[in-house]
Amino acid sequence: MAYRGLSEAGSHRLETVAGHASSTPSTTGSTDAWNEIRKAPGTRRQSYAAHDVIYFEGDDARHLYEIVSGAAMLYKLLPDGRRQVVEVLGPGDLFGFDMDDQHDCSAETLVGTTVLVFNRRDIQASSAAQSHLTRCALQQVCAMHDHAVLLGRKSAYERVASFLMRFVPNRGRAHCPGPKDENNDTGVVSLNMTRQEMADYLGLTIETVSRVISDMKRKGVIRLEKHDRVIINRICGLCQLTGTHAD
Amino acid sequence: MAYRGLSEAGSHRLETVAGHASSTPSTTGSTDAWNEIRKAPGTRRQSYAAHDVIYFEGDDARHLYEIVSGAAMLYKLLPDGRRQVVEVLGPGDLFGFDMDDQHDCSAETLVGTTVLVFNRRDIQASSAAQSHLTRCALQQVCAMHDHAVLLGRKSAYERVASFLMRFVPNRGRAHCPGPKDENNDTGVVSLNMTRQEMADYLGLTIETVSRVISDMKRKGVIRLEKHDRVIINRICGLCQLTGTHAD
DNA sequence: GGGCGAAGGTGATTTAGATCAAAGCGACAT
DNA sequence: ATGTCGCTTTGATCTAAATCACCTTCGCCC
Repeated sequence: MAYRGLSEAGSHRLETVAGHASSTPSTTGSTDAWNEIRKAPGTRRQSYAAHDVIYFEGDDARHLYEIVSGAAMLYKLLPDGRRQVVEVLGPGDLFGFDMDDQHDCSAETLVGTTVLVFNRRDIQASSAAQSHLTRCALQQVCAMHDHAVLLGRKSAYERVASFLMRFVPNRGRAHCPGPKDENNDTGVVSLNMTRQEMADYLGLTIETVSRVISDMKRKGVIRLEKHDRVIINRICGLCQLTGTHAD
Repeated sequence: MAYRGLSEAGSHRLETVAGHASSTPSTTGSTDAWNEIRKAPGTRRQSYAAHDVIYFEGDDARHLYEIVSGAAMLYKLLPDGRRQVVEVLGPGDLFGFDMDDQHDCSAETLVGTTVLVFNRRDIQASSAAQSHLTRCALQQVCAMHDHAVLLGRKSAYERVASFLMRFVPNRGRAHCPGPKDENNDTGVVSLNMTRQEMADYLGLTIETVSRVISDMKRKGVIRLEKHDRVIINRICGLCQLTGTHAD
């Protein structure tokens, strides 16, 4: 099912890390109350193929979604066709909980994806569920703050580096423990996104993304396997390129 | 107190609009339960001068703030000094409710400002207060989505136009009623921000902001009064420059 | 009221990234 | 195998906005 989702052990004995490690891992460790909601009679499970649209901006917002497996993105379009991907979501992430009765973004899968579909009324009924939702919303606000810094102030190189680091669990964020093994600070990341999707997320063009990736390859920062599997040769080295850390 | 806050009636019989009209007006119409929290024993009122820091990124997040009057901004700094203003807040807006126990942004007043300071525990105790907080968080997520589009995909001209429209109440957003009077579609906006603050919010430089404003003046889109009071000659005309609407 | 310092404006030049234009390359169907 | 289609890479050129440099304006205090 998750046909591009999981990384099997790499052939070079790399420490393999999950593609689309949720950037909001604590969400995944959900409460008992949330588990109740998962089992509510109105809740159903649904699967989508890669690049399916789940809903469009402006659609009535009756449901709320949780990713079980796979990955999705939220994006907005300008009338002349410019697109901005505003969020990239992985397992455990919630989406579709917009303020108004209309979705403020379109939602599309990146790969084959299974979601849980909740009724809004079920969520509103349970205050425990509400508080889970609040936690998710607050996390997304923080994530959006970081992304605003990326979009407003970072160079193309820093954007791509930050993007790659996003999928390396437990590294690059606050309280980063550093490499477990000083001599093998590698990792594998499955992007699950086309260059166009990456570009639209990072506020760049497809060509710039491609050039930066080629340059990182040339400089020995990363290696590539099948266009969307990136092998990071030295995670700490990549992290230094994100612009978020003092040199 | 609000020494740059309110606009008195303009000398030219313009329809005067509030500077820093909250972009999230429904928040202001708060519930009874929220009014209870406002009166809770732990809640206190505090005033700041213009450009005072309320807290720094990384500070312990013990409190939650609501703007009574004035305006504030949240921003993040990169180690080399680049700054991104991630939110601009007006009366009724809540801030300081970050996920973790540390603030993820710094908060600074733009003008003389009075805030209510809540204890986090008081909020957590009341589920009605929680739900007010959730509403605010969801609104901020939507606002951040729009801002991501601005930062990732809009031109300098579109950014400044969008920024100005942000402070025109009831116009430019969904269900815009159009001008009340076809022949007088003007408005006045008090920016309450320096060019540097605007630039850091819009992901531009001070010079670019200045040039765009001069150009809008030259083209007759706006007039200026005292650098931070902008008279919009035709609101609809300005709105067309934001890039969000089909021509 | 004049002088000082901060904020704002404007011109000249540079540059990072966009745009335009061709190749590669891979996956799938015939 | 062979052709085709969509995605990616790479090169050449252009341009919007950044950078650098300097001047103007405003507010304020002695």
